[in-house]
Amino acid sequence: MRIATWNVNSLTVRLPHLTQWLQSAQPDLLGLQEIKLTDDKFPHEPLQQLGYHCIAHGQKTYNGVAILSKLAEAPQDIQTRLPGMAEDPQSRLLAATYGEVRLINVYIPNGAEVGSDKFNYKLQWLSAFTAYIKEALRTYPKLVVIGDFNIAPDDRDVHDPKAWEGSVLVSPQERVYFSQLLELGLTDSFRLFEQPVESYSWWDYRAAAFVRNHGLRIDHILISPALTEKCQSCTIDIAPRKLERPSDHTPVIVDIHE
DNA sequence: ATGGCTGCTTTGAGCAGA
Repeated sequence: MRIATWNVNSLTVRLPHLTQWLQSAQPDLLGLQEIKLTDDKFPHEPLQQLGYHCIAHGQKTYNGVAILSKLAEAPQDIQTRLPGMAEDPQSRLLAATYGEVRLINVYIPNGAEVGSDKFNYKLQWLSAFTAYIKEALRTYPKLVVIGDFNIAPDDRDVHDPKAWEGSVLVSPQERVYFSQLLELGLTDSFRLFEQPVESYSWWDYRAAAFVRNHGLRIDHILISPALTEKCQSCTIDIAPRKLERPSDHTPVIVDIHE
């Protein structure tokens, strides 16, 4: 089974890239973030034509998440609300069960700047999310947590750790939450395998960041113990970032032996 | 270097992203 995550930064703009990528990568499950459209505008038809059944939790202008599936099993126990953040108007979570696999797709807040209101919202969100994942690990042996975490877990995941030190996406306050997810039993599937140095999943649109490989690894696929032993590979596909008018993020993919 | 791009918005300057 192939599972992937991709922050598309507007599904409307990126639909041609998405359909092209689906045909080449052929994921069974794909979590999208920042679709930036409401559910009534979701492009079900072109994705259905490629064999994908989609569920979405959208929002106008900002945020929005979706899951695409070409598995036989219909999604069960669909969840869009993060317990503890029930009043949150921002669409950042979509979870569903496909057969034995529980998939949680997230767009974790950016945080703007350490110490800002948005940063505090991010920490509050991460706190509620950690409790939610703890419970999910108890409930679902085969758990996959994917998405744009907006956290670079380690200095290896940062092109210039000195320049980024202490700033949003790499601050200790944020990284401790990522560590907690690992302490709960999840594994960062990317680090199960030997990887090229300077592997990133996001590059700023500005200052030719991509061609200079000035990036961060902030998109992740975390898996529960029952899946760790079955995980065969985890890769970042930078090909879509090279296209005309790309998303600033690129897909991350895992292959899990059935 | 606090900009630098890009996407969105009752369309045009300002917000948000990371």
